[in-house]
Amino acid sequence: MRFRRQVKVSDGRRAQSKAMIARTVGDRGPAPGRRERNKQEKRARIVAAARRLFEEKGFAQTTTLEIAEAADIGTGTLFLYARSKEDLLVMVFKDEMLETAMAAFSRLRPDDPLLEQLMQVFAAMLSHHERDRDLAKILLKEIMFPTNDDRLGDIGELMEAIFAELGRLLTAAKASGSLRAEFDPRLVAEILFSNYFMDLLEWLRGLWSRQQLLDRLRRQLAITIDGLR
Amino acid sequence: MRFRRQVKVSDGRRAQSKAMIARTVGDRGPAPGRRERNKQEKRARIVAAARRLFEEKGFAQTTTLEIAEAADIGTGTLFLYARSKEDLLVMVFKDEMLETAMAAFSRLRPDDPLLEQLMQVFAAMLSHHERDRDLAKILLKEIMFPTNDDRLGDIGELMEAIFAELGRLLTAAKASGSLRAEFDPRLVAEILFSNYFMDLLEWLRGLWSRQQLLDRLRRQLAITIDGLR
DNA sequence: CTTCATTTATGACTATAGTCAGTTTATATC
DNA sequence: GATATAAACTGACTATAGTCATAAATGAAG
Repeated sequence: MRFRRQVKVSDGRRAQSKAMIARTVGDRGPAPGRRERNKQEKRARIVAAARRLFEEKGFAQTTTLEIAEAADIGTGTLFLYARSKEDLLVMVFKDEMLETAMAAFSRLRPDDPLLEQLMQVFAAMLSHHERDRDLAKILLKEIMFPTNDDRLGDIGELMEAIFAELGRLLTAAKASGSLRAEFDPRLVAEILFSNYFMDLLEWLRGLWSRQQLLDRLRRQLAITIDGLR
Repeated sequence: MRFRRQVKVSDGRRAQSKAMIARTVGDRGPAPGRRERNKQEKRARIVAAARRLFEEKGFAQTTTLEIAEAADIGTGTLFLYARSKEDLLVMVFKDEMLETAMAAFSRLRPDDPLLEQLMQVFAAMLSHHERDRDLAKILLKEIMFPTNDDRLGDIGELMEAIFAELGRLLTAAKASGSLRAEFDPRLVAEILFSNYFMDLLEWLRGLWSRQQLLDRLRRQLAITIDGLR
């Protein structure tokens, strides 16, 4: 990965082309213009091709050339949409990750004890990563250490959504009287999540089995929760 | 980084050569053998060369060929000592990292409040990484996601040392009566450290200034500590 | 319909991390 | 000190991620 002087194709939501600006500002005209449509189609083809190949052959075994061919674009074009092979992985899986997390939150039964609710959310996230540990490893690596600063927005969005939901759980617990009233739910959400995340990384490093991880995590979360009573 | 079928040169402490085994088992003979001496010298040259170049030119700007030349070895030889360029970085800086941490612990004044002691330790670690954020980023990335499983031992050792020291602080606080007596210091150490670590990563991603990071961290640690009173 | 400017696409190319078959060097054994 | 075995070393080589000069496509303006 070498230095890149300039980004040429802007990434979907952050696009600043005249067309995009016009559209954003209010004219809800019929078609978003052929240019934008082509770009989105191409982007979709790239993501689909990359997802298929990464899942079928694994990350390391898939070359960027293969992806470009499968998406029917030139080799150089690929790097207008993703800055690195790893960045491509984030492009492919970030939405799914957010959806998994949100789905887990929406499945919760509000009357369960807080600790159970937290465990269910984190266990769901864990199961998601468990489907393909190798991909998960590279994906999380890239999320924590992005090669593409344009992706910081996506990452922030993901974290923000999780913290907000966790904060909601905490506020609910506070309201129901099971927790003290003076703490900042956002900060506690961050504490709980860091805990999950570090455990997750250790699990990825192969230090523990799923069950060991969950046991540890439960005990850690319990300490934090108990402290707030 | 491709698949490696076999490790040929074993890494220092984990070496299994006859010489090493003999030496380990008890015969404290005079010289460790020319072979072993050569290996250690070479290893030292590699580490020294890598450190100098990484610090002078930066990680990305330094090629493995340059390092090999500076260490006066063949290009292939380098990869008998480190499995990847990133792994080399860990080889170079892991001891220093451990020393920084231990030095920070030893500088503590036992009568300071627990929170102050924790902040001093974490602030010292932060200052260490602050000297070269780019190197720190790649170093921590490699520590959390090692490309060389032989390095898991080193990483475990580092974490273990930190957790042990943190545990000691907690036990002391418990003994002095400022904390409840029933919690497991090890688990709490892990909670506190995860917290520091996630904040550190966010700082590396450029989300906050040093001061903002420290403020956040202090408030988070305070929540955990307060819960243990 | 013709410019003209801008965005997007392309693939031949480059740089370099990491490999491996063959060689050298050290040690053990007689 | 000759021979055999194993460990360590080597550099020419390969694979591939990422670049960049050039070309094509699009849309705006007249």
